[in-house]
Formats: sequence, C-alpha cells, structure tokens
Amino acid sequence: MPKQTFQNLPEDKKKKILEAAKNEFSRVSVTEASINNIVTNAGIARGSFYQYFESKEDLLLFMVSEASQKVKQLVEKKIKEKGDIFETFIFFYDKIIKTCKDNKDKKFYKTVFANLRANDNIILGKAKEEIYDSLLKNTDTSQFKNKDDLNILIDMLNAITRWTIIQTVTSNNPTDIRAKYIKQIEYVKMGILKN
Amino acid sequence: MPKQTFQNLPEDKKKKILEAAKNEFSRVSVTEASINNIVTNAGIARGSFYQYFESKEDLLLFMVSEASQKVKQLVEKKIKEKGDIFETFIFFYDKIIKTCKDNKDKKFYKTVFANLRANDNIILGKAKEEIYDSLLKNTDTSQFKNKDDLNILIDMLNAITRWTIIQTVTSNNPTDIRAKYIKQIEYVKMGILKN
DNA sequence: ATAATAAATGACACAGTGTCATAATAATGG
DNA sequence: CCATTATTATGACACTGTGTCATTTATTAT
Repeated sequence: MPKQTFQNLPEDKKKKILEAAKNEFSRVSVTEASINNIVTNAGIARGSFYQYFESKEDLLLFMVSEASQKVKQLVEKKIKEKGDIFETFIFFYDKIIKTCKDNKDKKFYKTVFANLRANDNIILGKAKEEIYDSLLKNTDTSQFKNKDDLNILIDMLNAITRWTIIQTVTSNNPTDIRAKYIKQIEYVKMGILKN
Repeated sequence: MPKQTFQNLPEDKKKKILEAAKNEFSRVSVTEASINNIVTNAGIARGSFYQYFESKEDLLLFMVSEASQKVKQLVEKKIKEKGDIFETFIFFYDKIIKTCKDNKDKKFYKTVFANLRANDNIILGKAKEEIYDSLLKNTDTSQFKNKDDLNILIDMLNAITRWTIIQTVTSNNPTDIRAKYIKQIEYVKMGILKN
C-alpha cells in the first residue's frame, strides 16, 4: 500500500501520478516498467516516488486493488442471490471482460493480465480470499454428486476462467472464446462422456 | 535459437555456459536475470554472450525446449496407445512433475514455471502445437457426447493441468494437489451434478 | 607462410536503480 | 507574529546493468 505521504497529497497531484503510472504500466509489464518514466511524466522528482510508494509493484497493486474490490462485491452479491456457482463464474468473467474492454484502461488491463505471474490470480490481494470464502459459504450444493468437493470445483472453475480471461483479453476475436467458455462450464456440470 | 557460433563451441565450454545460465535462471525470472552474472560465472567475456545468443530469452527458451521435446514424444506415444485423453493429461502432469522434482534442476524449473507469463503454456515453442495436433488426431472420441468439442475439451484440460502444475511446483505438499487434480479430471468426464 | 575466416574481448555510452543529506514548505503554539 | 517542529520535495551519488563495436586473438585452408 502507498505510504501516508501519498494519501495526504492533493487530489490532482495524486491523479497526475496515477495517470503517469497507468501509461507506463500500459506500455510494459511491471518488471520492465521504468520509475524514471513515471516520475518524468508526473512531473515529480525521483526521490518523491519513494516517499509515496515502497516500489512500483506496490503502486500497481494499489491501482488494481480498487477494481478488485468492486468486482468482489458484485460477485458476492451474485452468489448470495441464487447460490449458483456456475452462473456466478460466468458473471465474474463477463464483469472482468467488461472492465477490460469498456474504457480507456483497455491497454492497461491487457498488459497487466498478460503479465501476471503464473500463480497470480486475476483477483489479487485479500479480495481473492474473500471471494473464495464467500463462494464456499454461499454455494448451493444440493444438486452436487458430492458436496465435499466444492473447493475442488472452485479451483477448477478458477483455472478455466483465469485462462479464458487471459485468452480473451489477449486475443482479437473474443466472441467465440466466450462461447467456448460456456461449453466448458457445461461440461463441468454434466460431464463430457455419455453415461 | 542460439547462433551457430554457440553450436560450434567445444562441449565443455557450452556446458559451463549452460550451467551458469541455469544458476541464474534458478535464482530469478528471466526478466530479472543478469547477463553479467552468467558471463562472470561462465568465465566468458560480456561480448561473447551476444556472439552466442540473441538475448537471455533466447537462451532460456533453448534450455527448456529440449525438455519440451522429450515430453512431447512421451505424450504422443501415450495418446497413440489408447486414445484416452484424460489418462494422457494425467501422464503429462506426472512427467512434468517428475522432471521438476527428480533432479538438481528442481529450483530451475520451479522458477521457470512460477514466472511464466499469463498466456505462456507449460510447453513452449513449436512442441506445443505439435502436441495439440497429436491429441486432436489421436483421441478416441467414441464415448463423447459431442465429438466436435474435442478442442474445447483440450483447452479445458490444458487450463486445469497448467494451473495444477504451477500449484504443485510452487507448493510444499504436492501429494494432495495431485489427488485434487484427479478428481477434477473425473468431474470433467462425468460432471459434477446429479442427473 | 599467408590470407581469410571465425571467435573473443572489454571499453564505451547509455538507462535505470534506491538512498540520503539537504532544501523548501506547512503547521503549530506561545 | 515569529520560532520551532514536522512534513514533503529534491536531485546528486554510487551502483548495477544494458547492447554495441572496433580491435585483437585464434583457427583454418590453400
């Protein structure tokens, strides 16, 4: 998290810094991102950056955690509505894709998602565990063959969804990727084999 | 691919360079890896590195592509035996994990896998497409509800397997991760819901 | 032995890193 | 109001790393 010094800053200065950061993180992965570029574009001194943030990773995490928090709330609402975990994952997928495509942050999210580490989740930070717990607690398992395997199911849906999101954001024709995704969910529900 | 100059090198010199590289790539991701460290440990001049390789990415890809090639052959053999795609994926998983745990390259593979880009596959380079084609061609779909969805199934199994491999390599108690994985495969086959 | 080809070298100019002593600014209170 | 204290801003500094390239060294062929 950013240091107090950053929180104390006037809004327009914060905004300028975050904008410069967004540009840089849209250009390249966080590892390749240059703090020099950020401070130059934000019009602050190099030393100031380190007054505000521990590192560029700290800054990026802060930038995405707001969005994570929003998605988390929507997902929690959804699972509580009907307890349908499949529907909720599709809802989650659609929300993420919408966030990525809708606005001027498109490039930013594309770069961020494409450069996630192998075991990073789409949702980073504590929101991740909170969503997981919420799904565990609120999923209706009455139609499941085995209620004890909910966590296994969640892991599986997570893996599939994560991969699909990355394919979608990275690719050019996302429409049939979504269709594939829906089919995959269907197979998880009903199985691929004849009985 | 390494340049001809590298291929021409005497075996022991090649080996020394590859060893130094393996050390560095075990330490940090390829992005963070320092060519300086590699050349120092290999006892060659900085300039020489660029006589041998385009970049450090080039070098790393070369180092993993041999292993990829081996796994590819084993997987192709397996799918041709019985055409059972589920069994083949589990076989693939086991092979990869074995490669990772067995030998002194443990740290190397762990670092490599943990630092894959979001849309990198476990198998990199052309071996990836070759495996995919081989699975498409040799899978027995006679028991499938819908034979046309084989590619969708492969994508799904790939997403699950990739995620599981990364969890396994990254984690400390890999045993129950494998058990979970087997259950997930089972759900893909038979479905999670009661009929 | 000599020319031609291939391999090896490290200095060079450049870009970026995190730190830190110091300077500028703001806040507080007597 | 000024003096003191606390907060914020700055950029020079020492460092590590980058890719290039003209030059040197070694090898091969004739």
